[in-house]
Amino acid sequence: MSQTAQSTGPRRAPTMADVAQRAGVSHQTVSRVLSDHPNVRDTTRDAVLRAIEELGYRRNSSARALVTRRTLTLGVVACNPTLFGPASMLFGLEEAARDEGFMVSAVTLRRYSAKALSDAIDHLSDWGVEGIVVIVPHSAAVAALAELRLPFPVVTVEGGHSLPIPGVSVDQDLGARLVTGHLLGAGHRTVWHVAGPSDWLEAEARERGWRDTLEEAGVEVPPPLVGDWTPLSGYRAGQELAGRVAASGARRRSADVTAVFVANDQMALGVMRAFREAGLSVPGQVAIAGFDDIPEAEFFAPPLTTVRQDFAAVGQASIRLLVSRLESSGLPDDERVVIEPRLIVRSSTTPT
Amino acid sequence: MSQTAQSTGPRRAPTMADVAQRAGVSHQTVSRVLSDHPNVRDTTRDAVLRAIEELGYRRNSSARALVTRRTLTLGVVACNPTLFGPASMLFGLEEAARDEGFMVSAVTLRRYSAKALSDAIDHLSDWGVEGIVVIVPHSAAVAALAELRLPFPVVTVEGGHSLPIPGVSVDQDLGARLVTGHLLGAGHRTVWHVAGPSDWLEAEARERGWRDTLEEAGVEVPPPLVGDWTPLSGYRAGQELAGRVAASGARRRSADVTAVFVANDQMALGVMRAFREAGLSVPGQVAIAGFDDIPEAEFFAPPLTTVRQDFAAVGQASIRLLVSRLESSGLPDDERVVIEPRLIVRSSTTPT
DNA sequence: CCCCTGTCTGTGAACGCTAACAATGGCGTT
DNA sequence: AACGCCATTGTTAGCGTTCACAGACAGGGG
Repeated sequence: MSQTAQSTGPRRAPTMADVAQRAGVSHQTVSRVLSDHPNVRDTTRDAVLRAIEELGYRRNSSARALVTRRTLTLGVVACNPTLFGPASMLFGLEEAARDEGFMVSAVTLRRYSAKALSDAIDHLSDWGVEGIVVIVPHSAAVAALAELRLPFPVVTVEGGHSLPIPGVSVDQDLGARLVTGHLLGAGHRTVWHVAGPSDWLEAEARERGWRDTLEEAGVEVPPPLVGDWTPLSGYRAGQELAGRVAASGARRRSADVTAVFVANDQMALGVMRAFREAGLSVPGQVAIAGFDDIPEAEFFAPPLTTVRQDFAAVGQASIRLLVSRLESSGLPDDERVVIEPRLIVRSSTTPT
Repeated sequence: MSQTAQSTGPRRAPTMADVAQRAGVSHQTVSRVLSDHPNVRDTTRDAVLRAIEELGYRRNSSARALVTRRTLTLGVVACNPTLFGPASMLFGLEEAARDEGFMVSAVTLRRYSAKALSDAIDHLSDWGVEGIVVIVPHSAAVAALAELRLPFPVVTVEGGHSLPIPGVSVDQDLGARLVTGHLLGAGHRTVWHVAGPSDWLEAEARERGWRDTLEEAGVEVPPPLVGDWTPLSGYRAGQELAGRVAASGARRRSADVTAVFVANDQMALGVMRAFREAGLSVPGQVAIAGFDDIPEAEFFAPPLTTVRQDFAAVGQASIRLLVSRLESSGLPDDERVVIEPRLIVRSSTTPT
């Protein structure tokens, strides 16, 4: 008469066998009920469900994963998850994954390095993810990824199109063209650019779109300044640009700084502060546009013209791409989803 | 001579038995090597490690979890993960968890509701998390949580101290006192307040700190306006406040709007825009302070006085709290970690 | 020389589940 | 009345690991 399974103490979580015993069926029938197998008599099903309810039974995911060889878990490697963009993607992605019946585990990188990336991926595969989404938009990262030859599908986000890895991206080039075109259309002789870090693919694409637009319009291409996405770096670039405005003085020249396309909204904010401190009015003397459309952009002083990216759609698309590869292997390695951005015109580029 | 295990085709991932065979030992010895058991001869260990290397063997986490009853996975439920605060916590938390050898799976809630919360928790426990961190700072959420009686430890972040659930929080009350005191100290007769949504614990605590400070100083307590954390709601509140400034006209009264404490930086941005549009100068006519110290705050026009919260520390503390509860059950249910915020004074409250 | 101790290794049995197959019984068909 | 089919249920055998225990072998003290 020692402690038996009957004892009140909730020794451990109930198992399928416990449910089976209580419902007076075999554990296999319980399994069938749980997996919606058609051939179960209604009365039996009810009895099982009642037993499940009464015992508060939950299927053990490890045991299930062991036998089915499916963990139903996806991994995500992300880089600057406190930024609005990556955070939004992560959010959209998680939601999409949940809808598809997957769990997502994220690993964040403080800074990109080949080792940090491979460590992150190791960590994820130790936990048995079925596939991963990599949101690390460094050119080097995607190259490192291609080397790795992982035993599960990988999808990149903003990973560029140069390598045979399926991926989702926003058409950064198009976004940059929209902004630059908008500024040229407003009568500016040329458009200056504050770029992101040169090893970021997005920075590169935005710069390319800007440059191409200028060249196609046959106007002078001023040397781009380079920032690191932070408001501070934008501020520094802004100070330098402000100096040039002053230097050009009254004499108007084709390369005067009258319009600046900044590669993201945070840096644009810094640029605007520098201009303000230099006594330059925006958009009166200089028009400014950003990229991303962070929620704050509309309330900047002045409200910022920018490019809106549908981050949630990016997240969803990446999950779809990944899940399709899970369901049928042998899909093409170069499948791409490109999402179009939208120009949002606000008063930072439209003098009243 | 049909396809045997010897065939070159990588049928499936190598198992411990494969490694054992290759190294000429038993699977148990492989297990011992992998778990750093001391009693393994060096030569044996080397042979095993070599075999592991050659086969590219990785331990199957499901099988391991099944027998050890440890999934080494923690769950997180977060609410507005695109906001800077929650995103930073998630980040710090994930990093801390990884250091402790845990994986973290996050579920995000679009909007809080009791059902959404319990669905999220269901989803996580279906995957066998060992414990969860809940970052849903609604009073209702914490109450709902206390009802749930989950079979694993739960830790709240910004969950308030009214219920017996261990938690981590920033001392919001103190932060609000610091700001309000700072403004009173600068000579303002009183301080107006734009609060967050009333069902958010943080909003409540910030309002309380503000109100108590005013009452202790024996000054008039103006009716607080209420926003929803977004810049737009701050903008609306700002318009209303601007109306009051105008109404008070030249005649100075004790309840004049000369200083506003806004419950977060995003709303403060909106308030500043409204003031700008109303022709009010900040800080010349009205001083404004926010809360959170988002990266952009320093570059607002003007740079915003605010309260900095160490989100990363919050994330880390929550993981420590959770892990300690995993390692030894029966710890007190009312353990709290409180993190002190810091006042960051910038020019939005310091007329030059 | 034996026994005891300690180091190292192997064997068998779980862990909780699903897949494959076997068994049962009812029903319609020949 | 015998047969086959189908719906329903049970039985058995893994999945890949760790745990508990047993065995083998060496060294040291009586």
